[in-house]
Amino acid sequence: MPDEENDAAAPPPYLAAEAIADRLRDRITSGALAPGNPLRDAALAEEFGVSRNTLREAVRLLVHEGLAVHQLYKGAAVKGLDVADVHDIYAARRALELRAAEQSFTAPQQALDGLDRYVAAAERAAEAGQWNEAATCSLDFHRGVVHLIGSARLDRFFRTTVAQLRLAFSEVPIEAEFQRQWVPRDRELCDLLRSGRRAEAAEGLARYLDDSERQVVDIVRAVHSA
Amino acid sequence: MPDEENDAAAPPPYLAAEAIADRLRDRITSGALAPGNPLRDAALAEEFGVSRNTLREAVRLLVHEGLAVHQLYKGAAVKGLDVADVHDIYAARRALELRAAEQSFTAPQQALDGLDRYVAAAERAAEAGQWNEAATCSLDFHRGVVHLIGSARLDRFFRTTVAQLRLAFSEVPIEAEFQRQWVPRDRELCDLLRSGRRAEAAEGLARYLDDSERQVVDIVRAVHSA
DNA sequence: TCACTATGGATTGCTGAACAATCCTGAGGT
DNA sequence: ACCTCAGGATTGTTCAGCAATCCATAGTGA
Repeated sequence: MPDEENDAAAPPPYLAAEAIADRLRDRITSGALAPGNPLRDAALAEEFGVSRNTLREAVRLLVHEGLAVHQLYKGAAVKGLDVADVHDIYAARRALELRAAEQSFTAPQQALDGLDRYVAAAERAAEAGQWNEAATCSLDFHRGVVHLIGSARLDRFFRTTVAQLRLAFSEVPIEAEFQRQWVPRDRELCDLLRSGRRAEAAEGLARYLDDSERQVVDIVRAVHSA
Repeated sequence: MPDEENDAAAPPPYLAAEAIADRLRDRITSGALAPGNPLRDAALAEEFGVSRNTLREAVRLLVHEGLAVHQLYKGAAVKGLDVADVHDIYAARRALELRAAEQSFTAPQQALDGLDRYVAAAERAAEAGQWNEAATCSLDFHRGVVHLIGSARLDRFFRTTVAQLRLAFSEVPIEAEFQRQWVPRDRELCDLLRSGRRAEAAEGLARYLDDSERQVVDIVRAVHSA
């Protein structure tokens, strides 16, 4: 039984600050720490049972990932997206995902078929009514699309970027009808990519991103005016 | 005289760790700290006159930027590029720069004309024989191309990525003839973009990146076998 | 009542020393 | 030549503390 995985009390397979950052990231993406919520190091350090210094390093990691913002002498707080952020993120998504779709003919068929697994998982989660899980799988599918480009650096960038995008949803309850529409569109895009109709796939993806951006902008506006 | 700018002894306009990270980054990109060089915190902390803890935060920033690598209980060292890294970086460059060229028709003419300033600076530096400066201006031009996409997040990503690319050059002396060829090609690409011939620009850019990648791979192979 | 000040506490940024865990080197033994 | 195993060096982390800055609240003056 090599490489056990008791994530809780295991001695450090990696730095303590990264472990704390993981736990904080979970709290943020799950909505337990809402945008705007300050991250006070003394309190959090005691709560996690680490030194204030280690916790500060963890927070700095989250700032670097764009999940928190930092102000000198005012500390860090969970990042709240504004409309400009959403446009910025979708400009990046369009660049990467459309590029990936357009150059998808260079990817091996095996890689394209691998995308199906994410969409299938999203479909299963949607049928079971687990909308949060469905959203996760949907984003995994889009990560898979970007992965076709073949750059681990871009993969990491995209992962942190969509993590930021989820900040917009962490303050509003997930409405089933709000999420339901996306899974069949993912299915359609996936099938178009697998069958090599990349022009249609790119076009569908462009519409998908336009619609998605509109929805997120609406959410951010609603939160902002609340 | 508000807001004096004695960069040396000025009280922190921003975090001390970031200031130290800047100075370390300069040393790395200038080649004073060669790839593989370990970053021992005790020594560097004393040299920069900061505490070991602050220096560790600075090093962590560089690790996050990809300019250094970290191993548990073995500390950090300046990152050395291997061939896989170069392929990874150029996959990202192709995705972003080609995408930017293809969608350049959505950019205002003013933004396209702004690119000229970087190429002009590169030409001046090349004529003066300042090849390092010319390389910097050339990369500024390519950053400007990516900027057309309109995502600050992608801009930051691209900036750190090309900074990593410079690691490949920090171990070899810059040969004039090696660098001379790129400036006229930048000029050609810039003019194609400004005149709206984006298909030709994209094609030329693709060839440019292919040639550039080959050159960097050769350099990395030479360093690796040395 | 409405500004404006100031004062004390809370929080942050950073330091220096300490300690355990791990790595590395080299001497010694077989 | 190979193994072992001390000893030092380096790293990861903690703790206590201090200066700088923010924030809220109270007081002051008009």
